[in-house]
Amino acid sequence: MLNFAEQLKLIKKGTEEITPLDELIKKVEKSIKTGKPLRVKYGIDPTGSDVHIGHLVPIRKMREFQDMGHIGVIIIGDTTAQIGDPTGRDESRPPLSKEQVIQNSERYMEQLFTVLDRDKTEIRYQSEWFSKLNLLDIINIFSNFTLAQFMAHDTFRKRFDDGSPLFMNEMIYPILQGYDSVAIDADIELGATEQKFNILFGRDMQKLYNKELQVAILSPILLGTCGTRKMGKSFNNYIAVFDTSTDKYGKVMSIPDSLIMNYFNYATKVDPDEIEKIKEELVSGVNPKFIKQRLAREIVSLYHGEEEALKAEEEFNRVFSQKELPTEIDSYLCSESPIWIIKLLTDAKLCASSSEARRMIKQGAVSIDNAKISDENLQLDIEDGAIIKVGKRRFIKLQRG
RNA sequence: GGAGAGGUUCCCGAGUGGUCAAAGGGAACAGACUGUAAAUCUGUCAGCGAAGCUUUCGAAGGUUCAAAUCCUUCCCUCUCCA
Repeated sequence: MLNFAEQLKLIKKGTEEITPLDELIKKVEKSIKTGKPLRVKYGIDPTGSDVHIGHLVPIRKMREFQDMGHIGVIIIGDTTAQIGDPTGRDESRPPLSKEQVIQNSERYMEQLFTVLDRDKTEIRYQSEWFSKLNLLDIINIFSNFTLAQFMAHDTFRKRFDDGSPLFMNEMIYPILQGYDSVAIDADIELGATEQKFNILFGRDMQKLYNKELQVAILSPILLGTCGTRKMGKSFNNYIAVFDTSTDKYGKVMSIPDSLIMNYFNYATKVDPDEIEKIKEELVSGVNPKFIKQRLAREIVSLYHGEEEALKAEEEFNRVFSQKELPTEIDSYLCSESPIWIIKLLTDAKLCASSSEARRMIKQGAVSIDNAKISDENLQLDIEDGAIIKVGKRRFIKLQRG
C-alpha cells in the first residue's frame, strides 16, 4: 500500500477541486492507520446512452483509488434515471422497465470495466433503498430543506431566471443522489465539476442521518472533439468506449490542436513527467500532427491494445492522408442491374433520402471506382467489386446478387 | 382563482392572411484548401423518378379562393396578483 504522501499526491493529480481537503486528509490517514479501505462512490443513470471518454475521467480516478486498495462503489441510478439529471440538458425521461435497467446497466458496466478493477468494484442499485421509503419518509426529508437551498444550484437558478420550466421531480434529484451516499456510507464521491452541487448536497444528507460526511473530488470536464463544448451525446462530439479503434483514432485526430494537452492530461494514462516533455515539444514547434498521432495511439491503446492502435494509425494514414481506400469495406448485395443510381444510394443506406442522394451527386460527393458521378439519372450496371464512395467516409463495395 | 405572455422545421429564434418549405444563427453534411475529420472559404440543409405535387409551424375543428398567421375548443409552459 502506498504511504500517505504518495496517496495524497495521486489523489490530487488531475483533479479540479477537492472539497473539503482537510477532511480528505483525515480520511486517508485514518484508512492507513486502520487498514480500512475508503468507499469511493460514483453514480450513473442507466439510460442506455454510450459511455464516452469524458465520463471516464472520474472513473479513471476511481481506478487509481482501487489501485491504492480502496473500494469503488458504482451506483446504478435506476430511480434517478426516471427523472434525468437537471444538471445536463436532458429532459425528463420515460420510465424504464426493469429489464431495460438491467440490460442498460450491464452494458454500462461492461464499458466501465475497461477502466475499473472488477474485484474492487461494488455495484449497487438505488432501488435497494428507495423501494423501502414511503411518502412520509420523503416528506420528512423534504422538511429539512428550503427552496432557497435548491435555488443555490446554478442550473435551477438559471432556468428559473430565464423563465424555463423547472419541474418538481427535478428538485428531488439532489436528494436522491445524496441519499445514495447515506445508504452506502460513502467516504468520497467522484464526479465532474458540474456535479459539485449534487455531491455537496450529499454531505447535507449524510449530516441529516448522522453519518460521516463524504468528500467531493471533482474532475475537470473534458471538452468534446469540436473543442468548444463539453463532450456529450447532444453535440455529437464524443469518443465512445464502443467506437471502433479506427473511429477513436480518427476522432482524436479531428480535435483542434489547442486540446491536445488537455486530452493527454485527462484521457490517457501517460505519466505526468512525460506529459511535461510532450508539452515542451509542442511549444518548441514540433508539428502538432505527430504529437496528436501519439495522443491518438495512447487513447486507442487503452481500449484496444497497442497493436490495434498501430493498425488504426496505418488505416488513418491510408484513408485520409493518402486518400486511399480503407482495408475493410462493407459489401452491398444488389439484385437489380442496371439500377438507378439514386435508388442504389438510398437502398444501400449511403444516403438517407433520395433528395439527399441527389444533393450529394450535385455536390460532386459521389464516385464509383474513383470516377465522379454527375448524372442524377444514371442507370448503373452493377459490377462485382465496384467501390462506391459518398463524401470522405462512406464506402461500399458492390456485389451482384 | 384573476390578469398577461408564449408553444415555429435537429436546437436557438424571426415571421400576424397570399411573394412561406418559412429570415438569421448554431449543429450537421458536401466541395476547396490543409499536417488532420482543426481553422478558413463556398455551397447544401422536409419528402417524392423532381414536372409539379405531398407533408410541416402544440392538438382538433372552423372561416377563406388562400392560414404558421384569423375564429372556437382543448393540451402545455412562463410571469405577475391572491
